[in-house]
Amino acid sequence: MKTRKHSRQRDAVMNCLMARHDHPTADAVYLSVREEFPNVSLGTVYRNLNLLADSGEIRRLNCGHGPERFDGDTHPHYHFICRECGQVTDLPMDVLEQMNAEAQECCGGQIDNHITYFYGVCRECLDKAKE
Amino acid sequence: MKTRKHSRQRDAVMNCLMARHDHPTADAVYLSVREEFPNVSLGTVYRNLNLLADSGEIRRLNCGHGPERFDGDTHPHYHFICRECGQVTDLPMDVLEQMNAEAQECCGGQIDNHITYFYGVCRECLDKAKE
DNA sequence: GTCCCTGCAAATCCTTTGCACTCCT
DNA sequence: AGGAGTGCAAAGGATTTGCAGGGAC
Repeated sequence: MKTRKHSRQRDAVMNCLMARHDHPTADAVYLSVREEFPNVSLGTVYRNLNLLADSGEIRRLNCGHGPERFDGDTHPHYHFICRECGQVTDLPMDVLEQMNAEAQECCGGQIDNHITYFYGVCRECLDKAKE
Repeated sequence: MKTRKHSRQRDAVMNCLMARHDHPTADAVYLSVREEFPNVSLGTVYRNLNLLADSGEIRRLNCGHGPERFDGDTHPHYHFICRECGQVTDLPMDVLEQMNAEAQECCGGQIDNHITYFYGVCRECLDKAKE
């Protein structure tokens, strides 16, 4: 493990992700952090997001189209992505252990974690379409 | 459905994805197609990959870091991604229906499909690390 | 003092797009 | 003929990186 010095900007990035649960993009995190540190740079936000993601303190989400998103909740859970509005919401589910066991057997290697995305249309967009 | 004309370049893209099962990137497909059409452009490959993916004939894979990958196999299945070598392999598994049913209930919306990625270290890289 | 971290800007990577021309139908 | 498809090159968006200065330990 590499030595790491304390940084208030990194704290701010971490706090931002712990506080909001909408799976923000790097740019959205940048805008949040800027409220506290008006001079923070986008590069710094990216550097810290990568640092935190690589060390497992936050999670990176690749939701298909668009920029990467980040999740401060590292508990195993799933994500539902609406292809109309792009919203990403959490799905607590129970099939995790069975899946991991089966997958471990299939791949022969070692599984650290797994990420599942469900794509579809959220209730709000479904309702909107009916009107 | 939009009218679509026949194109030999698109055929080549499709054939490439049906023939190889290593989930190639757009650039890898481009290199393959170039063997048959030396003048094909990367833009054309991207256009056709998007066309085919949007119409559901192939699948787009967002494997985390690096460029997007494509899969000619549209049957529901999972992917195991080695974080050492980047290799992407298929995982046939059985828990699909249960997951979809649970997720459908959780999100309240409508689920079209779902994609699951398992991250870890493949057997080859595990063996290599032991040496 | 050392070395990590930062802001800034330029660079890079991947993907899309505008245009004039070609090929299907 | 009409319009979808193409090659080319330039543009675009997202992310990374080099560098000189600033901050943590």
